[in-house]
Amino acid sequence: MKAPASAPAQGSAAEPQEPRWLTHEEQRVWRSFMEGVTLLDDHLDRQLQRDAGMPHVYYGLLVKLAEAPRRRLRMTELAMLAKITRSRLSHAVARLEKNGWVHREDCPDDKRGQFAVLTDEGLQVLRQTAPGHVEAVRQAVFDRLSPEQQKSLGEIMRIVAEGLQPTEAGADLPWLR
Amino acid sequence: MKAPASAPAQGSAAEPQEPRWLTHEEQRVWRSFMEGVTLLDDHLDRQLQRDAGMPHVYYGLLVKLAEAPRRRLRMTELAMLAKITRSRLSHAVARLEKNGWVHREDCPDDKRGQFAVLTDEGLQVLRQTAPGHVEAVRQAVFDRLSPEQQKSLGEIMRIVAEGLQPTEAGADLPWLR
DNA sequence: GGCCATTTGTTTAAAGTTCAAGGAGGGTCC
DNA sequence: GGACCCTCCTTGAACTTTAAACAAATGGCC
Repeated sequence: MKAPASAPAQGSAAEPQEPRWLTHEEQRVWRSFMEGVTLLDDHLDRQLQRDAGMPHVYYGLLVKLAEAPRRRLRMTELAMLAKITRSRLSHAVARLEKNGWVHREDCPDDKRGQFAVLTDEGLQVLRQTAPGHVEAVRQAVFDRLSPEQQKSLGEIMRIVAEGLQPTEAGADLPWLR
Repeated sequence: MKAPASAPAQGSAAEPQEPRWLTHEEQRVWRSFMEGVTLLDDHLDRQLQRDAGMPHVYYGLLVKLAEAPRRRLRMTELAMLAKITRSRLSHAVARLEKNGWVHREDCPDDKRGQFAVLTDEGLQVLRQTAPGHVEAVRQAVFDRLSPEQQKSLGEIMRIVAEGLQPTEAGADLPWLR
């Protein structure tokens, strides 16, 4: 049954529409996804915590820094690359700094700015732990998927990521906010 | 070039083998995956925190309970279903109990055991917030993927999840542990 | 029954994350 | 210059997660 004739142009107000529930099949997909992600995340977190003494996210930060021009990035840029908030990054860098793997440096151009710089020790930790990490990723993911599946996964997650990228000027619900 | 002839039967010791680095293409897949997951997780967490006053994981617990026979599950079973540790569950249930959405009940058969039971209030919160949540999931994922991609995603993540399931008697590294 | 390993669930503290607030510099407009 | 708003990054408190330790109960096993 449809909405009563008195319904407005539709799709404008809150969203009292009929919920678009997931079909049985969609549910199965969604649950597999969530389970896989949860298990994988925990697995990698534990692997890195054990072998590198830091969570996966922190490891990712070191990687980004290692790839950056002078092994340094502005805090905001690093936060964006890593898809985390600046606040979270501040805390994370503070911790990595204590470990001696990163240090902060003032930005000459902008006195508000800070660079996070990967130290030599940081780079070394990365070198030592990278093999173990790739291996874990391989065993958990790539070794189990066909080339087509790998390609597919890349495409799919690229789409999902794009849809959620900041500047969500997309088809979101900018109203009701 | 292969390993020197003096190499042992191979694949037995630690893993001083040559690291199996990711190819450029594999890296792209992996990064898209991690980005997508990070963004999606944050998005849903914020959505539920805002609309339901709890993180995504907690919401998932309520869902599992709602689907269980008498809206109740043993702690260990719930933990396994939700893929989280018992410790984490203990904390989570404590919090949900404070909200009045879950309450604990002793298990008659096993005096160590506890049931987590979804309360009427809990069920109601679920009913009220489920539409918003599905909508968020749809917009972020299903609306953007073709039916084939959805199917593919399900298969892929099912494989990944299976590989990491407890009872990792699989092709893991039971040695080196 | 008594012993012992295992299972169940909780607890504690430390670590990590989130949220809201805030200090400080930069940029613009008058 | 000064008012004003925005960006950059940090901070502290509240909350969540992790890791390790633990008490209680169970289930063999002798």
